[in-house]
Amino acid sequence: MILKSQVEWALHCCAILAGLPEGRYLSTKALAELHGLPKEYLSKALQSLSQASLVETTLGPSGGYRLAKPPSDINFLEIVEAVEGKARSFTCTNIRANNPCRPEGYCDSKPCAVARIMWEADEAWRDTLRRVRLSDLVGTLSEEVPSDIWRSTFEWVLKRAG
Amino acid sequence: MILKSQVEWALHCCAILAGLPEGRYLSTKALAELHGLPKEYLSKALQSLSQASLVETTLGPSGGYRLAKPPSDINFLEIVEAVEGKARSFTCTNIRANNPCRPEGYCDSKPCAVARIMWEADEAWRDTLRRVRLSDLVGTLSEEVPSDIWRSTFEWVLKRAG
DNA sequence: GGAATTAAGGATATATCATATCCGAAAACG
DNA sequence: CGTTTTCGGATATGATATATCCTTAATTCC
Ligand code: FES
Ligand code: FES
Repeated sequence: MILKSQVEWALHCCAILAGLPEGRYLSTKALAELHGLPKEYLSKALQSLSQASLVETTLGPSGGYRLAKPPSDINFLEIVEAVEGKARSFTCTNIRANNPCRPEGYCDSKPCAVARIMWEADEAWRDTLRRVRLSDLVGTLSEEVPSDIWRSTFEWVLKRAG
Repeated sequence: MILKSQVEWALHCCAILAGLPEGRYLSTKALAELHGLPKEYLSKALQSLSQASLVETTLGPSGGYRLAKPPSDINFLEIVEAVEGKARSFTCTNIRANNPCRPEGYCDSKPCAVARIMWEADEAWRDTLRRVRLSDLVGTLSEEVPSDIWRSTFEWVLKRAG
């Protein structure tokens, strides 16, 4: 059970977009360069964010991406689910129904207890991600990343933002 | 990010083994029949449980599997990790190091804030699973599964247990 | 001792999904 | 109009999940 690397990419891209001044856009090309990622494939991750309405786009030169909402209105789960999908990590194939001791056509009233526990764990994972806002991440990063790197990164970004 | 179906199989098999009387073994063949699963492939899942020391085996006719510990000493996480592996679901490829604004050879003191949050969610998932014991599952199942099915299932099992 | 049964593990085949690239269409900008 | 950009579709490749087969060694029963 491994998350796609697109998740890491999307989260880092959102962190950068969160630092963009009002009304500016940043292109896939710039985001790919900044993170050392394959531009074409990163583009798919950004498209996922776009379809989830987390980012807005504009075409043409000086086009690109910007956040669709303030960073305090976006949580980790939204970003992760945008690229990873909303499906639960555990899928029950209802093997209990194959028990030869069951009466023909017997129908279960509840989902299997095994599945319920696995789904509960899944929900705990989602809850943790739901509680972290993009603005929290930006706050932590701005404290932890050395201020000269932090500053020069955003200069680099602004030079390329349309 | 999808768990293998082996996880469902392993959990259900453990629940059955937990109901086995002291000193008896149940074969792959019986477990596969009971759950309607491919015997050869289920065998791989059971081997994983064996390597994790969750079950013990014996060879020959009347051989098979039994739990290596009482059901109250086995939790969900152990079983899930046995077949799914212990690797974290999020892997950081350290893309922050590709930032062209970084000084040459700069070394980070901490893991990335993004990764720490993702790992925290992962830990919440594991914690939930760690808190549920196999004996809890058996308790729930014995309450929820209609008593005639429950009873006939274990009669079916005992007839095949060596 | 010999036949049957079983778990363990290696080899292999297939399907599904993640990763990655390429291209054409449509929109925006100068 | 030409360039730059997002977007979607098509396609290729690699890794992993799923599944089967076969050999070996241990155990039981006759
Ligand atoms: S039948 Fe699917 S988890 Fe129990
Ligand atoms: S560099 Fe990997 S999560 Fe930030």
